[in-house]
Amino acid sequence: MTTLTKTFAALSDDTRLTLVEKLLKRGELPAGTLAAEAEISAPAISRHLKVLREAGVIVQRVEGTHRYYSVQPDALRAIHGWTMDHRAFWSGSLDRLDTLLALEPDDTPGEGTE
Amino acid sequence: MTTLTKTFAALSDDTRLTLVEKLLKRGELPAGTLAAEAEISAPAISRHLKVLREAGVIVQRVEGTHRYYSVQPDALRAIHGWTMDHRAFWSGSLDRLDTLLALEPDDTPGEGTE
DNA sequence: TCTTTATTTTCGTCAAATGTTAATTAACAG
DNA sequence: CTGTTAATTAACATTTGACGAAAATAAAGA
Repeated sequence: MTTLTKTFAALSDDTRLTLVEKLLKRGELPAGTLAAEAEISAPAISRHLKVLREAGVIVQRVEGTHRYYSVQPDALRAIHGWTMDHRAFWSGSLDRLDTLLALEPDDTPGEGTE
Repeated sequence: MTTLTKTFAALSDDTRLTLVEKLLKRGELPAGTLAAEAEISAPAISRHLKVLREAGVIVQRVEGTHRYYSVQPDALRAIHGWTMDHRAFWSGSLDRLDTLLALEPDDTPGEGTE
């Protein structure tokens, strides 16, 4: 498995995507808070956090008995980067035929540079 | 499963990500070409294509006995959109702490960070 | 030390995913 | 209608992933 497929795999579960979005919106949170807000057991959440950690999507900070989790920005950058690598295929028009034309070595109209 | 987790699930396998990247780089291709270039059997590829199709990542065009596959741009747009929704978290600074501070202008409980 | 609190690991089970080979459907040529 | 090519589906074995319950680890405090 490549780094990217591991990242996608980590985010391919609703429970885990929800955990990540909580961390994205609210910042660093302890495992206990994440477990309390979830509908499944604390051990199950702990395992999901482990999957996310091993995929490099989140990082853990230990403080006493608490484990604080937060999102690793590089993981989102990697996904963003992958979509940008293939931007010519999906950006520009909403029409698929136009996307094919966008592959021509021609500059993309309408969109300002970012 | 949400649309997004289904998309991530479809791309969470190396074989499938490779198929998608071939289609992104070379445009529409028949199942036979994709199967011939893969290291696993044609039936296995056929099922991977089905997973991608059911997740909305690729579309199929039938012409005689041939099935031509191509990437559905909306799938990549959805992923790109998700990363952009949380852009504040990973863009700007390369430092993780900066991102946390940017989201919480006040309350910073920890003192001994890392 | 003994106990409480916070979190993770282990265990047993079950559903889903993956790969192979064989069989099947579909289009087309003779 | 029979044979050939393209692609999918069927059947089967194996692996992987997810869950709850219970046990284990680790830090704090009485």
